Amino acid sequence: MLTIERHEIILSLLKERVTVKMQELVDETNASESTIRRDLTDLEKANKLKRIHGGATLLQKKLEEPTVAEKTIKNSQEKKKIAEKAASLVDEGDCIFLDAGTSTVEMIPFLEGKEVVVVTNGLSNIPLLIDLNIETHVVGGYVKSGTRAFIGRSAIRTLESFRFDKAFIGVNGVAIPDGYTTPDPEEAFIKESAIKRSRQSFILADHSKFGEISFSKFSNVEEAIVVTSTKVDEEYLRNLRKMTTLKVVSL
Amino acid sequence: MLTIERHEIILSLLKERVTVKMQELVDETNASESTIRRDLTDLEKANKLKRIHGGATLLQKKLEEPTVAEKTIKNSQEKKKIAEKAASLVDEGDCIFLDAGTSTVEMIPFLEGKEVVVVTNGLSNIPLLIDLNIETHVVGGYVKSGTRAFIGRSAIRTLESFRFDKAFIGVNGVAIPDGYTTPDPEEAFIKESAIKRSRQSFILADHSKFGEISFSKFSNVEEAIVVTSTKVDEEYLRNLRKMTTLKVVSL
DNA sequence: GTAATAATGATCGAAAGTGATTGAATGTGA
DNA sequence: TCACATTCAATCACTTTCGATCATTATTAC
Repeated sequence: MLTIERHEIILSLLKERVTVKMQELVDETNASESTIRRDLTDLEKANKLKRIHGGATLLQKKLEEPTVAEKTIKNSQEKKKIAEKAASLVDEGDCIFLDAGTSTVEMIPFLEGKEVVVVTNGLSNIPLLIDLNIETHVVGGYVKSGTRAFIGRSAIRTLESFRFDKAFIGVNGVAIPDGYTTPDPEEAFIKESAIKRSRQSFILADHSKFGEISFSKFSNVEEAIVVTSTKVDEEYLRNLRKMTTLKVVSL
Repeated sequence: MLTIERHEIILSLLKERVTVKMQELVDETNASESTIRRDLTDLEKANKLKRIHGGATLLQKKLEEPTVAEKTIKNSQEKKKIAEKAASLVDEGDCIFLDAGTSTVEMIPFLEGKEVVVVTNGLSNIPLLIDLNIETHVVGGYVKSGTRAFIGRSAIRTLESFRFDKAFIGVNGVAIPDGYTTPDPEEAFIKESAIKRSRQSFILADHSKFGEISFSKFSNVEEAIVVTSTKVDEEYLRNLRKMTTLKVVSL
């Protein structure tokens, strides 16, 4: 394969997903890690992307938190474990809602081979789901450029025509008594709607989210089951347990 | 074989594929590697192409902004020209529908900088549009894995809430009197719906589509304007012109 | 036909690209 | 903090591609 061809593949994958991991690039190009590394070095020199530990990311025009991209790519073991646990809660034949976001996207690899139907509002989720041959439905709407989530009236409206067995939702803050919160009211609205339409709802939250309160509340604590890890303060977990069910993975 | 003939072959291959490998050129021309090497050196001196390790590439700025389209689609020059013409029909402030498919995706680079709102049912269109900072709305629905198009009831339903200034639609067959046709009935339904909701509709069709009849009809010939090229049989164009407006680009 | 000229194909050392390895650097979990 | 795992950059051996050269073949002029 020509060097330029690899470069194009790398850049187009980046445009699709915002961040790519080294291994994904190796798989996609059938080149060795060394070669991809050299490619990334070249492309960074040419100002086409930014290297980060474990892969690469688009150079953000706007000042998004630079750490966000890094957080995505470095799946802390914790996030991945939580995602795996969440995915294990999915049964054959389930129809599930998969929220946009970095926590939920990690669940997708663990859904491989399961006979499920997925509804999502996350643009980045879609290619991954299709690749696994999972039946995927998408909530339409306006595409928010930052998080690449579908939001807005028509997203809500589409959502209203679904009923889910389970909903898996990302979150920015989990607090008592403030409930589950996230920065963008539009996204909060989607989350709220998904939870309402689901028999069971699961909030994926790593330890950094506990005690945090973000701008938009989308649900009370007791309305969803929290999937998290033993890294969370034990007392916080005890208090939460009085109000709702927890699924806690040990690391 | 004449030197000039080889040069033509090389250049036309390049136009089709953007990059060519040395071995491909050797196979295609039945000349030795040495000869091809000399050809490439000459053509580079004449500023007709750029040599790269392992082959050659077009000498265009396009390489700086490699789009998914350029990689995944074997862009015929014709398709690109048609797309450019179609994009030129978009006015500032328009709200347009952009069909899923390889013809319409080519339009996107030409929309850069235009103040438009785009509604699309093509997954592959979305990252490209966002990248150009174009306000993008997505018809939800089931994701068809082959064409990566959104289809189904909720796609239709979302579509119903929009009204477009212009709709740009891909097609598989353009025939008289059979109208515009495409293989998948679901996709045909989307196209039909988009056309109904648009003040003006444009069908993007290269020469290979004329006289073809596919499975699902989605519109009569007279209900949309055809954007195509001079590569189409002149008589066919004359007949079509009796029924609808044509925009014909010369190659 | 023959000589002069141009184009071609083969060869080979040099240059560039690739993949594996390894110790260093960085990130993770306890 | 330390121990452990992952990722990185540097390096080496190997492969592919490149450019230069030269003998051979085709073309042209006389």
